[in-house]
Amino acid sequence: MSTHEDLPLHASNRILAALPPAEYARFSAYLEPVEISLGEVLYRPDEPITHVYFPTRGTVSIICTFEDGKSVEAGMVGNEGMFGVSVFLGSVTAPLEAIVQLPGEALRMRADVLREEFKRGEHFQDLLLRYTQAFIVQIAQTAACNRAHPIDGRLARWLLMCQDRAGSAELQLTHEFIAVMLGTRRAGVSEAAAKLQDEGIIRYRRGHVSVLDRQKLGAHSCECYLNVRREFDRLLGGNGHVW
Amino acid sequence: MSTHEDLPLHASNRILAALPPAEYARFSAYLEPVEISLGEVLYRPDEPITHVYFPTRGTVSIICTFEDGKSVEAGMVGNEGMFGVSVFLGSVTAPLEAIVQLPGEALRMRADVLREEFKRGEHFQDLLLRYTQAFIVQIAQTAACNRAHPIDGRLARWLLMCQDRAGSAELQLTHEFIAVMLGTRRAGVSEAAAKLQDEGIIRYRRGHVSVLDRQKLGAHSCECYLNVRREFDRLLGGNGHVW
DNA sequence: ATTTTTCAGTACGCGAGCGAACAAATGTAT
DNA sequence: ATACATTTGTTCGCTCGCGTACTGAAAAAT
Repeated sequence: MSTHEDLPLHASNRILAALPPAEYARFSAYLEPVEISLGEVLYRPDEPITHVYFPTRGTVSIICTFEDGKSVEAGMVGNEGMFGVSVFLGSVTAPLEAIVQLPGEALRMRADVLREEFKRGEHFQDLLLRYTQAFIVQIAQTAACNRAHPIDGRLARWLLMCQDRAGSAELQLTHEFIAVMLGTRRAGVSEAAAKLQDEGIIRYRRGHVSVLDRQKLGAHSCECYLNVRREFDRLLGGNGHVW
Repeated sequence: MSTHEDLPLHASNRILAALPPAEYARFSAYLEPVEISLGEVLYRPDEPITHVYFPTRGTVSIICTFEDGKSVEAGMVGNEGMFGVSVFLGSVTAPLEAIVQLPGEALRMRADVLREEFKRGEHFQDLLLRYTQAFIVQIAQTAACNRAHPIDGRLARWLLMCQDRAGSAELQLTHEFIAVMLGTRRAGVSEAAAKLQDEGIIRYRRGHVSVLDRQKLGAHSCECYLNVRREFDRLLGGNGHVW
């Protein structure tokens, strides 16, 4: 079903996979495989960033938490990108909280090493910048989406994004967790998810969601999914994994 | 009241002003002053980007427009930054629509020239990257804010951001226009604005808003304003113009 | 001066989603 | 097996903001 067991780890990350062999060879030594586990907090606001992460499985969420305890997801990173753009953008501390949304693995690199490599300005820099651009579009679209679209479409979109990045149709997620990401009530997610399940689009049970029909899920999603997806494919080339 | 008439134009833009003289001298020849007028569309999605803009007065909005005609602002650029980061991030076409929100002036530069200058990797690159970081935080915060905060707080925040970037307490804005930016009904803005006016915080009449009491406006704003503001000051140094 | 256009005030019914709460089901620990 | 904790189903009243529509006022055009 999945192919990444047969390949070297870095091939599962789109940025690393896109590197010319020579360049990759140089700093592969600096890449350290780590597990990322559910709910793990990778960055805390205002704390120094020690590492950046290239996920190979699983996803990381960028979260905005408010004084009253509410929190909303602003962006999502999976095997299509890198987590920690702030490092080469010139910040030593993290601006926002980042937590692991779907457990998995990542290759991590020390922040100072990344800065060095970025400065060399080769293909790697190019890739990181292009990814940054796609990431910005993702967040911008989310900003508008959060304002304009009802919960059903947003849930569908969010599940699609998860599946893209997780590289699997089996997602370990509770309604509660999804609610935090979408910035809504848990009950709201339950209702929306129930509709999708009734139509045979997803199936879930206690902390686990299976995407059964991606096609239909796309039809229920708001237009934001495709907008962002197109931008990612355009900037990072190829179609990622086509589901 | 304002000081920018006495200074060279570029001093009114925080990025340009922060450049070392040598570096600025090199490409000042490429900077062309242009007027930006209300409602003018600077970028259209998917169209090639020919110029980037360093506003000296006035502001530009990054807008997301949906199929149903709804639109929401995702970010705002004024004299604190540059408009067109996508250019050095590696995109030839604009990802999102950009329209002039408050009329004014900007120094513009050809996209290919900017790319060249960026590649030199000197202080200029540094500044642009740091600005990008701040910009990302702005959008991310907006994403969360749009989901979590009621209209009153958002309006206050938005006015503060305008004032910061416009460098003036006199803003030429209609409720209708603000509504498009905030992604709400015009009537909703009218109601929220009326409250602020009743408390003597702002005054408005037919397409014109005056900020009377910035302090109180801050108190009515959601926490998002300060969050983003701090990040800008931290990354771009100084306090911008302190109101 | 008069007409036309643009902008703001305001009201009404309505729906999405909120907060809160409780019940039921499904895992997990003992 | 039993007790416990977590996850989901579901409901209720309520609030915010929506869509719509109409009014009056201010400015611009004639």
